[in-house]
Amino acid sequence: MAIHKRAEFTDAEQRLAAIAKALGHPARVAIVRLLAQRRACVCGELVLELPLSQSTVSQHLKELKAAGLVQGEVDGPRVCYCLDPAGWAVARQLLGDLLAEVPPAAAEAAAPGCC
Amino acid sequence: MAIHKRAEFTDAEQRLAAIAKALGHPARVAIVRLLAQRRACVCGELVLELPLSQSTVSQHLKELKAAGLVQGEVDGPRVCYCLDPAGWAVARQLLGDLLAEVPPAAAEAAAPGCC
DNA sequence: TTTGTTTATCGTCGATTTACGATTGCAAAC
DNA sequence: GTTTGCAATCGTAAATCGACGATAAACAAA
Repeated sequence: MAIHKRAEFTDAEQRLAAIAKALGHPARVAIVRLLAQRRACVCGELVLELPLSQSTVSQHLKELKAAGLVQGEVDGPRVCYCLDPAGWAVARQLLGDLLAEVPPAAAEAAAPGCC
Repeated sequence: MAIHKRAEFTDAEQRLAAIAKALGHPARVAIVRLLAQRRACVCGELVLELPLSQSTVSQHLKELKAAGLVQGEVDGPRVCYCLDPAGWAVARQLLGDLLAEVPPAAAEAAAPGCC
């Protein structure tokens, strides 16, 4: 034995990891919430709501955009950011799949673990 | 204006970010799935299932443990890892809260975005 | 055209992450 | 008491992240 299975990682695992990574920073979670509540939309507004500089907020937006969770439309001199429904549909799906695989606490109590 | 709102970040935002960060790597997603399916449990088994070295797997387990998603029981010379039901309950809750805040695609189509 | 406003990008810095081999630590078995 | 086997830790190197100020780019208005 000893040699690896070289299983690499599933496509779903990689995508889920990318989404999770995008949400893996409090500022980005906060941005998502602000956009979800429509309390802010334009980059400048987000900067006012967050304890971060403009360039830092812009970078976080870039990462959220790269993960497909956010999209930005140019609106004159400013940019309006919104959540990307398609990306969130994928996120919902993948997170749901994972949570479905993880046995809930009840099942865990019923069936004893392997140890 | 100009000065930040110093809103800092919610406790929930930080916890969610920590959980998301722990899931922000394909190997850790894979580990969680292996543990969930009970296809493996002991560290050595995980190493055989993953294209990573023993020390790397051990580090990933440490991070998952720090995030409260995994717990390890010493069982003689080996260690048996299981998902931590309490941690996953929190994860379920926080992820659910966030997804509840994000309007689903249908609502998005009905109510036009801010731009 | 020029000016002003808004956002993206560049360059930089320190901190963190990811990965590995090598070493150490521990518990059981001999 | 040794030896054996498994897991954690150490040390290290490369890469990435997170943050910022400064600068560039895009566009509207004057």
